[in-house]
Amino acid sequence: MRITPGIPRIEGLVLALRATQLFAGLPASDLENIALLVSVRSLACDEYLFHEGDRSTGFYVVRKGAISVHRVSPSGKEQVIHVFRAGDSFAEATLATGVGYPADARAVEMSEVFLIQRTGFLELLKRQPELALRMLSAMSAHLRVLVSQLDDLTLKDVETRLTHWILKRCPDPGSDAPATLSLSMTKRALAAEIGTVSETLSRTLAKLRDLKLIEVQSKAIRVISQAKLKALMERRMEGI
Amino acid sequence: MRITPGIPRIEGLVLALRATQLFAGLPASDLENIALLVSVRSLACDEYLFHEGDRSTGFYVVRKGAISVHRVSPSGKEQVIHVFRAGDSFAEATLATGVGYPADARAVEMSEVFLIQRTGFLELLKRQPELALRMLSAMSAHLRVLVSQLDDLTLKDVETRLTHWILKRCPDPGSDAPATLSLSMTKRALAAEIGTVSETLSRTLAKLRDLKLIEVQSKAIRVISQAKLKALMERRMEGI
DNA sequence: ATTGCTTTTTGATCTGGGTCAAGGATTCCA
DNA sequence: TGGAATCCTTGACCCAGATCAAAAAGCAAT
Repeated sequence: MRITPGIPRIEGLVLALRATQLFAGLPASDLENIALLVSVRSLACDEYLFHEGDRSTGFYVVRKGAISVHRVSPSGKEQVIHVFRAGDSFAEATLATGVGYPADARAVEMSEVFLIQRTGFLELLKRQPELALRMLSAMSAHLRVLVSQLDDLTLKDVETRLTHWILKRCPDPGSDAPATLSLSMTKRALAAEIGTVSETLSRTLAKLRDLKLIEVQSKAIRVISQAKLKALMERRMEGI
Repeated sequence: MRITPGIPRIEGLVLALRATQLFAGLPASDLENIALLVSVRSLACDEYLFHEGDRSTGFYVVRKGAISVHRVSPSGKEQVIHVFRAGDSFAEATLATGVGYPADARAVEMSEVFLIQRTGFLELLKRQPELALRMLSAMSAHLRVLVSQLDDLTLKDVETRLTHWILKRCPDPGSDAPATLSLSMTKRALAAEIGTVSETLSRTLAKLRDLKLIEVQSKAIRVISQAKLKALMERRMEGI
């Protein structure tokens, strides 16, 4: 069986696209059309994908690795908006307006992303209302993430924010079974995500450890009692 | 002037839709088209809107009241994911897939919700491919607002936030003419709006007064030099 | 004016958490 | 296996801003 030179590339892309949230379940023909618009980009760890204000040429899908989308204050402090991982898409918001990106994006691991060209995709959207629905639903999910990020940041202090972060990631919330979660990121990155620095994170983890609420060893956090942790958080949140 | 029976209903719906983040910013004609797809549902307190696994027929917009979206853990406890209130929309994610709802939803107050039918919405998108773009662009505007809120929360101190607040309200920005603005609110309320307390606000206003940048007498703030105020703000944001 | 409120200002003090600095502990190569 | 680099932890210190307390200024209604 003979295979034309172009096909393997498209076939590979279609497979990869099928593995993303946004495009999973689309008919092969749609995926092929999308694959034609894709350009692939590899990033070393710490390499920037784009900076705030850069003109957008499309939106991205993470093939592998992790991309941190964040804002930088004039004084150089970074506030993480979200870390996108394999299968996630981001920067869809720039599809409609075509103005600059509102944030920076940088690989925090060795990564590979697909760029889906804006103009071609807009044409496709007009012909494929199903696809438009998906874009709308993906964007509303992102809005939700941002809103919850804002909520988290207004939570009083670091201890509360960290506790909240941990509880959000416990499997089977509601039960009081001990749970272990392993950090896929560095602690400095986690600190940035909850809006603090690594030193304070370290102290706060130590405080929770001393209270016998969690155990920490390197990248594993073991929650001893979800209920007690939750109780602590609620107690701290009332004093407003 | 004669009014057809159907019109008032549509008009009311359009008003209500415009008050939601998802649809805010859409032209009236789009809103009217969407209003035609809407079915209204009233819920008593504690009444369920849907259960986990129910086939999704569309997504919801809260008109009034509050809907708790939650999951029930194997151990029987309720884990609240989010409580949606007037103006919020939820379950948009099911637009993409059309499979079952991933959680339970129950009114926790007397509530009224709009259901936007998935199939009808899809038909509308087919007839109006541009609608999807307009929605995407409205959402992207919303996203930018949220991002700027995030900045305000994390990246600035009270003096900068207050200066920013004042400058935003100066008529004729760009000119350096003295401007007077009168507070329609109490100073305690203003303090809350910029995320601080009245004591700190008072001190900060005094500081700006001592710098001869503003004059304050009871509820009137007179900006002596917009340019100098702006310069101060920019200096503070770069400094550090 | 007098009393009784609320708002605003000012002063004194406290505190969370950021910054700096110095050891450990890991991980990553050659 | 031994650096070399990075990450993590801990202590000392400092600062913006919250909190507490009390005086001063409005403002309403008798």
